[in-house]
Amino acid sequence: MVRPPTSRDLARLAGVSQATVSRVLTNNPKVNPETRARVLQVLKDANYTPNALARAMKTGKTDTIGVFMTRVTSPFHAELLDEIGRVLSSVGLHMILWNIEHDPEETIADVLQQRLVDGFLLTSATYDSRLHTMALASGTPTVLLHRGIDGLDCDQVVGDNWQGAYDAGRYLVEAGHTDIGLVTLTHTGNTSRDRDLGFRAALNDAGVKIKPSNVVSVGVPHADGHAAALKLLSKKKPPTAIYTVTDLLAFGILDGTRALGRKVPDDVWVIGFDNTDLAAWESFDLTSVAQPVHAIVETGVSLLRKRIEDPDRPTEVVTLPCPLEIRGSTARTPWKKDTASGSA
Amino acid sequence: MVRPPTSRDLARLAGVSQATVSRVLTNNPKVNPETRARVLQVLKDANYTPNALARAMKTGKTDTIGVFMTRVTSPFHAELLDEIGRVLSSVGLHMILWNIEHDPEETIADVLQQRLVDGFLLTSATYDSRLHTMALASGTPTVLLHRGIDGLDCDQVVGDNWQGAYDAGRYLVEAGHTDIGLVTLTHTGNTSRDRDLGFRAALNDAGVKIKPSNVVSVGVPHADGHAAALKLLSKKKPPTAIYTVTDLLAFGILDGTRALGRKVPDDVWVIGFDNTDLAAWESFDLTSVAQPVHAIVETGVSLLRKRIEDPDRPTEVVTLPCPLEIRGSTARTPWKKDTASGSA
DNA sequence: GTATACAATGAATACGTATACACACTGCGG
DNA sequence: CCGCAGTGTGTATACGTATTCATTGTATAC
Repeated sequence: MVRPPTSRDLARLAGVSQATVSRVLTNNPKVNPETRARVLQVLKDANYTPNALARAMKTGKTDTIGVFMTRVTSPFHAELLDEIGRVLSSVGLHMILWNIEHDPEETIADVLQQRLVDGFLLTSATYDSRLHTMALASGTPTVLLHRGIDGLDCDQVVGDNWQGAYDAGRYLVEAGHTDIGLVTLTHTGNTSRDRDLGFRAALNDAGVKIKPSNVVSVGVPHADGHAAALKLLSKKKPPTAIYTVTDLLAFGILDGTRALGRKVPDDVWVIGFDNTDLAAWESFDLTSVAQPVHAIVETGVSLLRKRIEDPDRPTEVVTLPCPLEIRGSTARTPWKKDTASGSA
Repeated sequence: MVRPPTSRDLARLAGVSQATVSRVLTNNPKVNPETRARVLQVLKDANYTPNALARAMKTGKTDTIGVFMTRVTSPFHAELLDEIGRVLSSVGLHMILWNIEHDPEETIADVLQQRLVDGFLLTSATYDSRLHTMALASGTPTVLLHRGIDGLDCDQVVGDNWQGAYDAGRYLVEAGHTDIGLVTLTHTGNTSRDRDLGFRAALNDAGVKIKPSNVVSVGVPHADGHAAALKLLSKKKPPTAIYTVTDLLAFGILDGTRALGRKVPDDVWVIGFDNTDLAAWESFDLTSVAQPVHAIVETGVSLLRKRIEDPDRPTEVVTLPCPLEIRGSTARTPWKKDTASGSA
């Protein structure tokens, strides 16, 4: 089995031309039913599979989508990747995965031009990254998933981060909180920016001021959330609720809170963003703004396929709602304003 | 930029033949330095990238590795995947990722024969899966990573699960535990089996019997660990330590333990397996047997590349040590045998 | 009985690259 | 002055498939 059989080999076996074998493979209607049956039998007997490379070269279609991602180990990204795999597979597409943290920019530039994928899904577009610029310049159909870029003429599917953040803010205010902490990302990007601004807007609309000392800007990792919690809760008058822009940070905040011996939600409420699987674990039991991962991916892949089919269609930007998922890190009963710092 | 430029286009521009352009691209020494410089300049000006498909068809090499995986959202698998991406990228290889949970078997069978990858990395080989059989039958170089299969004539790189489990068992026994719980997987497979048997062997060697009622077989998810903890700790005489075969289950066990109001490690010690990033989070602070993920992947990719280069070389099975990482879910001081059930 | 439409198939070609082969040119020894 | 080794380059071909074009055979219409 050194060399796999080719369509020409099978044509000889079936007593037809290679062209006819190819016609059978592509379901070309112009082939005699008897001939088709005979060829199919031969194909089956030989356990033949067409050479994907040759086929791709001829048709210009590889049935493969390139996915660019960062931090696969982050719970939300892992869930996103899993969903992308599921959806692509369900429509018969393969996935080449690139981690733009690992790959040097020149490698990515090459990849973009090699035409070995039919389209790209970018899940980590940011303002400072030139990835989306390069992707679009390559002329390959591209869809931005989960992270969008305002005003970019490119298909995008994102959660409504602003609205989700706004709802989280209003929820806290309506529950009676007035002294609220905000742990945000130093990182620039649509997603975290909207998750910050939406939250501030809700507080502002309700006439609740957010103290500058209650705002902490940090990096991505769990440990940064932990540190932020220590900082906020060590204040003389610590906030009674902390909202942050990712679940990962929220987990760190919960850990930091426990390290200080404070109780959630008795001493402080905590809200995250993403509603990852881990948020439902008892360890965390985290109230979180949910990202509609399934819908985002489903819509994104659908847009990408449409664009592959018709590269000239107008671009679409789809925004999907992010509902607040309430769990035990925020109490069902309103916060008691009267008691000073909570543990009634 | 409808049609990307081909090597023939550039040959015309540079005033040479397409063959010479190709020779420049492949660093063929038989080309005049002046000519080479001129061609390179033209290539650069045109921002040319060779068509990967055509090249692959001609050379039979795609510089792409197929990775088969399950449950990407599981912390350990995510870390494994991340590492695979990092290592493959560092040696200039791409990765096509298939999730064998999503893809139907027939799809996988096709994929295996399409020759669109140079080799396979299987991270989820199990006895009952026919994946490895199909992969080997396809004649494509294949390496089993993380999960091995005894006696299979195939390159394999695995952690020494048996030894790691043995060390965990001995550690508990030496700390003074005699009433020990074991949460194992119903699932068949080398990995979990060795993690089970090694642990039992350590207890047996130390003359410690493990009660049948202290052994619980469960599925993979976090919730199963939670349920197992409830079952074990609701006994009249609950075990003073619980060992389980994955971190994910250990996290569930910790959650279940807390749900019952028990303290770790005061009331019960907990040990997991994999030493995922999450194990170091304060929420868990889990003692765990570490898998040498980096070394496993590094070695596995190295073996795969060797086999691609020389398909007839003898197969290698590499086993790497799994050291015990001690954290706060097990106390530094020995367990007090005298007190009945702990919280002294 | 011939012309014509149509169905079915084979022969030939193209996708873009790598490479075996042929060929020209140089410089050398006889 | 001729043969010959060696260097650089061009021509031609092959990878395996999809597809255009030409060809054959058959059925229908006149």
